[in-house]
Amino acid sequence: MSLYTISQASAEVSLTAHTLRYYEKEGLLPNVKKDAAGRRNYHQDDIQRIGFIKCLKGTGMSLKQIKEYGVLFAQGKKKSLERNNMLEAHREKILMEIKIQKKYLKMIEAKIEMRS
Amino acid sequence: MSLYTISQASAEVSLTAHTLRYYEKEGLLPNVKKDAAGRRNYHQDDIQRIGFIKCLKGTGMSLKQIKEYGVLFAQGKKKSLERNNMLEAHREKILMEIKIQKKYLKMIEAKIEMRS
DNA sequence: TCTTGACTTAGAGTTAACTTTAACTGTTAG
DNA sequence: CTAACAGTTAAAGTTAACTCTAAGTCAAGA
Repeated sequence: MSLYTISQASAEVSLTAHTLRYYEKEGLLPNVKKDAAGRRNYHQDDIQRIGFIKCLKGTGMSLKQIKEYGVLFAQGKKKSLERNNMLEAHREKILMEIKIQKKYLKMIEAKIEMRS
Repeated sequence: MSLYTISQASAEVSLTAHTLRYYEKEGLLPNVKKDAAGRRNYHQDDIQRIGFIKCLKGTGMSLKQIKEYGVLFAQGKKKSLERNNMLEAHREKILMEIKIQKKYLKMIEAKIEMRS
């Protein structure tokens, strides 16, 4: 049923095993299943969740906020509005940031053209 | 001749006076002129330089690298090639980053659409 | 004169997100 | 059996870029 050991998951998502345990400890990855010997078995949905965490993190969301999002997620349908609001606010932030990056890019390109 | 006190410069570039002194101490802003009483007088070109520092920093360049760029800048024409190479490498980095941000944006928009 | 704004050095504190270390123990594949 | 991989707690260390504190001095304007 497509299970990953911590090192397989680590390779899959490009995070160290250490960081995966750290995320779990910080509450970003609840419900990671363990086998009889206490070893983590990451499921497909854990991998996907980590992928989305990386997406949020990569767009500047703090682990703290990502965790809050996760809490809303765990509360299911009744919190779907809050969750969507959060994502939409974040979407605006990213759009703004891309705009700024493009402006900066132009400034840098202007400097390059100057050859001064 | 358009001079700024530290607090005027601070307001102009949206950095605290503290940070301006810190940048100077770290070698990012050499040659800031001082009056007879030892007070900083920021000139137009200082302001512009700070603007460019903010641009580089805002696009993820470390202060250390920004300082290196400044050193190349101070060495004038003979280092213009290195300087341009540095800016072009940085340009590539920004382009890549914008691409990634757009990809992440799509992932987030997909989640929003899901309303799950 | 007094307040405001500026200056100095030197070092301590902050924050986020790891990252490492210590000091172990337990399990599984070859 | 042993090497490789996994686990634990608890705490210390790292990095960047500030940010603040102490403990003063100095100068100009109302």
